[in-house]
Amino acid sequence: MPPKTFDSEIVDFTHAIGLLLRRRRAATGSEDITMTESVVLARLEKDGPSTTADMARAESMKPQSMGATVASLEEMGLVERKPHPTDGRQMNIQLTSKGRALRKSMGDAKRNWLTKVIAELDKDEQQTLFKAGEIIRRLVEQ
Amino acid sequence: MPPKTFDSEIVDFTHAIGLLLRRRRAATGSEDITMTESVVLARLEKDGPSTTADMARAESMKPQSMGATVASLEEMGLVERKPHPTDGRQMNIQLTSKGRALRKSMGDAKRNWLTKVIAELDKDEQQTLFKAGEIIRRLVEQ
DNA sequence: TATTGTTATACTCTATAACTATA
DNA sequence: TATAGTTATAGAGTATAACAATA
Repeated sequence: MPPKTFDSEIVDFTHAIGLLLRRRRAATGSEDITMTESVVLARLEKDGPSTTADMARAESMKPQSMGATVASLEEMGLVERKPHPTDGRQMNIQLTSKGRALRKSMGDAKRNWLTKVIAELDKDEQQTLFKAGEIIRRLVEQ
Repeated sequence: MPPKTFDSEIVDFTHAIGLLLRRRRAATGSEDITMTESVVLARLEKDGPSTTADMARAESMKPQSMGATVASLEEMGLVERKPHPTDGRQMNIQLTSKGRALRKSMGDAKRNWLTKVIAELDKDEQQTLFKAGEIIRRLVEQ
């Protein structure tokens, strides 16, 4: 096999991302939450209550898009909104007990295709994926 | 900093994928093509003419979805469809000269945000990303 | 004047379902 | 009966634009 060109490495990487998304979607049942929703839940658990504007900035999303994500989580009863005590414009978003319970159960690999398949990799490969995630997060800031 | 839990590594990885997609979209101008479209062009260049059904199987997409992608590429004049010589059901999709020219210019980092930022990484980090891509492609087959 | 949030609208990517034509 | 492809429709995940309330 001849060595891959840089260009074909990029194509293969792009290909992998596309496959991952479609595979993840196919594995997602109606009772599951989306990738963005799960990241938002994790953030709320880790950093405490926040506003849609703040979360939108953190995720590089438009506030309106984050608003839609939050509205969806609220509809599922996973988060609730409370008026900010002093700033009348803001609404604080926080986890409900149901949301906290879901976060706990998400570590359970059976619930989640991606968690499951990554858990089955050997440690080196897991580290490669996580390291790639770090690199990507840094890349995106440019 | 305490060591990350497996769960939070997964969240961070998921987060990175979401950021990558949004960043890529933001960097995409109206004259650019999508990730799926670029992968399809690369495949046609590498493996020669193919049908939508075959390409759909290769990309783990539904034939209808691939049909839409191909229709979009055809509208841009990058591919053309020719009836299969013996099987009247099939249409062979092949690159036009314009499509081949675009493929050539895609290696030009200035044209493409993702290519550009990856090109600027050091070799080790590039290898980590490409290795992660390989792992993902393998993961998806399960 | 800037910020938070909402509503309305639209686009991309992909899916499901129903169909026609051909094998 | 199975396969290739088309058309219609829908949903998720964004985006842009216009607006109201508050700071």
